[in-house]
Amino acid sequence: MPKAAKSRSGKAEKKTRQKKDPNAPKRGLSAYMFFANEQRDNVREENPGVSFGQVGKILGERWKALSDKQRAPYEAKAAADKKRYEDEKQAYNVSV
DNA sequence: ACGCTGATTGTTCAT
DNA sequence: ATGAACAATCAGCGT
Repeated sequence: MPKAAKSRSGKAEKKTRQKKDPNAPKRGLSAYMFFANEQRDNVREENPGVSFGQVGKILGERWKALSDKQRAPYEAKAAADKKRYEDEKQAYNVSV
C-alpha cells in the first residue's frame, strides 16, 4: 500500500463540479462504478422496494463487504477504464 | 522534493 | 435534468 493519506482527501460538499481544462480529459470510472453496474441489479433484486436511501447505502456496504479479490474484477475494470482515460488525457496534452 | 485538492464517474430514487 | 449518499481515483499543480 502506498500511503494511508486521510479518510477521503478533499471534497467537502459536492455539486456537479465543473471542468477547468480546455479539453477536460475526464478520468476513468471508479471500481465502485463497475461494481455498482453489476450489483445494482443484484442488490435491487435481493432488496425489492428499497429506495435509494437504502439501496444506495446498502450497495456501499456490500461493496466493501466483497472480498478484496471479489472487488478485484471491478478494480480490474477501474484500472482498464483508467487506461481509457489515459488515452484521452494523452490527446488532451497533445491537443494543448 | 512533497503533499494536496479538485474534478470526475456511475447507481438508485425522488421531485 | 439534477441532486444526494456511496466509493474510488488519481492526475496535475503549486510551494
